[in-house]
Amino acid sequence: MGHALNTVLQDVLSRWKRMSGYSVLWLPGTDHAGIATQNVVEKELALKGLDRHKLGRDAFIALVWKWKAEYGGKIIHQLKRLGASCDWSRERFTLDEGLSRAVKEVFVRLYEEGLIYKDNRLINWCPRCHTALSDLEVEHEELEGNLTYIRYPFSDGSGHITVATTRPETMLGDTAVAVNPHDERYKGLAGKTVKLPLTDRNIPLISDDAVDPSFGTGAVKVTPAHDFNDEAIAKKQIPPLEFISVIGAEGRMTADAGKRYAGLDRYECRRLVLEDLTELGLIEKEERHRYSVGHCYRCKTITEPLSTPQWYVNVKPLAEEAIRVVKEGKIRFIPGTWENTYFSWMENIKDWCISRQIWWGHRIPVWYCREMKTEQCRAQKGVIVSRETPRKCPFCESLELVQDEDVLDTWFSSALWPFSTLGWPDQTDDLKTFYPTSVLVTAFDIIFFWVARMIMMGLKFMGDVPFRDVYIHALIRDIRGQKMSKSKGNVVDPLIMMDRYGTDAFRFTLAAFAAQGRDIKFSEERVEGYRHFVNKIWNATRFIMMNLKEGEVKSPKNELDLASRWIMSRLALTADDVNEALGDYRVNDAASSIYQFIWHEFCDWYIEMAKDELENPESRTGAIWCLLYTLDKTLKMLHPFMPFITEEIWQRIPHAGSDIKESIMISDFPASLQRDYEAEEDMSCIMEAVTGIRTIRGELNIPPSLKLNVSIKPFSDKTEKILKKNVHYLRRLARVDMVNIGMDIKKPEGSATYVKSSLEIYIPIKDLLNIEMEIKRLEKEEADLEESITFLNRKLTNKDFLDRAPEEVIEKERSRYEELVQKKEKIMVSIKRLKEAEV
RNA sequence: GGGCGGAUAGCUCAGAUGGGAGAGCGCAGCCCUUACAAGGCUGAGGUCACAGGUUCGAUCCCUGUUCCGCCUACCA
Repeated sequence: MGHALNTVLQDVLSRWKRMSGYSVLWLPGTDHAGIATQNVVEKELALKGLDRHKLGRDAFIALVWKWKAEYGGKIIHQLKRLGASCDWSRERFTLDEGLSRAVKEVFVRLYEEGLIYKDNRLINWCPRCHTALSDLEVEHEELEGNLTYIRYPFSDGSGHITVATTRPETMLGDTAVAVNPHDERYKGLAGKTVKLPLTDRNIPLISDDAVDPSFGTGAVKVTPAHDFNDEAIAKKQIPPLEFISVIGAEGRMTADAGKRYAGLDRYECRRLVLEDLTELGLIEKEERHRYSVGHCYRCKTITEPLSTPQWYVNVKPLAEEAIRVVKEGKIRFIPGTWENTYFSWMENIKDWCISRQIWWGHRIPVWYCREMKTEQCRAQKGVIVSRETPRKCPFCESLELVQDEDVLDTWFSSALWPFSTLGWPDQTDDLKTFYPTSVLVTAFDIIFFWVARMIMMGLKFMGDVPFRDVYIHALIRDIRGQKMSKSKGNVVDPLIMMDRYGTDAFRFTLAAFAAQGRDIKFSEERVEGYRHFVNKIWNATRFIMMNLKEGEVKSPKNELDLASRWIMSRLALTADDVNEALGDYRVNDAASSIYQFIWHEFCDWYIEMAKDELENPESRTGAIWCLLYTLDKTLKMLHPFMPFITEEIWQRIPHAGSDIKESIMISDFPASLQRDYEAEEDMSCIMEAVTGIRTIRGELNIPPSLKLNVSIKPFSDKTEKILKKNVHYLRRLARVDMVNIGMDIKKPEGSATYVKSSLEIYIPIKDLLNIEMEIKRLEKEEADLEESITFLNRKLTNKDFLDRAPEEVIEKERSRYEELVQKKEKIMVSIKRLKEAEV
């Protein structure tokens, strides 16, 4: 669903810009999703009782490629099914030859500049995926656990010190106990040693400022090989503390954990350690404790800090530039609040661990010389970093070279996407034409993974930003607001939605839901609603086509009537709204403008009004032309949202003049059409009259089949003229028979009244036996008016308001007040008359 | 621990720069009016989470509170 929303938003923007005359490149492609993909294939292997090690590296990778060919096209298929107007001839994959070349180039250059280096330190390790993860790839989640207080006896037999821990099993790797140097309780104890229970080791008691005296006992066990804090403490000590790894790559205890524990799973070991300590009477107490634990973002396994050699990028210098361009407005986040998120991460950025101990990905372009025959080679530690596979060691000519086993983080190649896909490192025409790109559309959950890194790499290697706008859209959640995930089983399949409701309805739903910055709780009912909308359009077209006669298409025969002028003006307004909204990435506003126009103006009003003319062939002037014209423009406006039905219909309707193109998707998007304010104003009188009569009918339960005799008293000459000229609209839309219009009309005895701002309507109801209902209706309206009048009166007699509010606001409120008072008086008169008539 | 966002109709959500709140669905009433009953017309329904403050005036701005959600962090 996330991909679907993302695709629809990009497609709406692409189609809109393309129709607006721009040369639009939307380059499709996929990344190789290293860990995730490898996991899937490994699972399939496991079902056959195999694993990748039995298969061997080359065979395994061949298998993943096969899998990729078979299933990897699914995303592309979905894109196409959604109607994404990408340039399919340029489809890219991060493991393509070209992109791989870019990856190597970037790696080598960063290495040569000293920005890529190898180091042995603690990293987050996933024991299940069997690889290092970057900080970002670890998801922290709060868990309920125990805080265990354990007694460590002093080596000299003078009692004990108690430490508190959430991970008792790691005590097997403790190499110190630390206290805060200012903690009075432990004054003078630093330098003593304690005997580490369950082992035969004695470890020092040290002091360090990082220890918080208020937590636990104020004394902390130090396990440098399995805890980031402890690692920092250990490295500060002179000499540094020893690192003892008691947990291995599989999440099992190592031989260093001792015979009794070696080979156990880390959690089994925890149980056993606790048992053993209990037996020894060394557990002081246990407390319930909430603490956050890291999980692998791909398989949700609890990660383990392990000390391993990995490759890192020193991203600080890159991040500084990346912060600057956003601060200077060269890149704009939409909505802008995301800039804060971006800054806070960038400003505290840590080195990026880029090596992964998996096979599916870009193999690190580093070789090691086995022999290191010369001094120079040894000085380089036999490390060869090269764009091409080296035949022999450049330092000592040895032929004994082995390539680094690791692959790069998938995001490393994704970071290059804006330029690697355009042919970089070659200076291609595409690169010159399309870099920097206009906009990146994505969800906020990958701002750090992807957006930030593209900005850093783009600036570094292209010397310019990769895109000008970053449009961050909402994340789709299920109806309860939960993130959709396979494991929760709350995933909605876009393909099923499209099968069920049609792609256009589905697309329109996503577009209409896409309010900026918000999460979207997906509801299937909404899709169903928009399917109705699609039908509505189809039916409206059917109606127009039914009424089409030869030769009426080219141009209006005569001057357009009021309704036609009105709908064209409303069309112009809608086009302005849509263009403005899309320009601001308010895709949902654009969608609802079009929806409102088509359904409630074009269908509900204009088509109904046009029927009058269509049914009287001799008086046909321009309505059919106007229907077609408006339909044509409407389809174009709707096209970015609903490409399928708009194309289908557009191909079937006749087109006038030069506007004939082979596809709606390359026709001109409506813009800068002429408004007709006079028509809109005049039309509002007609609409007031129609809705007024309908309201009376509805509220007094007068059946539609009963044709009414209506009197209308306009408040001005102008209104009178308009009404008289367009009285045929009233007959049809309000289903009235006789209409009396005149400023001097007196209210007939016993009639229902409706007071509008430009006119007053009377409908005789004496014979309809519902005078009482009408009195009740009017009394309610009077009460409502009274309330508003009181409110406005209070406001308008408030001296402070009159003194300080802007003149235009006061004037507006004053005229509203006048209007309401007049309306109320008229209603009171009506009530009086009706009561008389009733008697 | 730090930060961000949300709380508006029964439900799902819109509400640019402060001037008595809107849509879709649902609900009620009336309609098979020859494009559409997957439709038309009409209507009911809201102390805009709570408490203060700024202002002539607050759903909107400020402060605090409560309840949700998210991001981020090395409290063992």
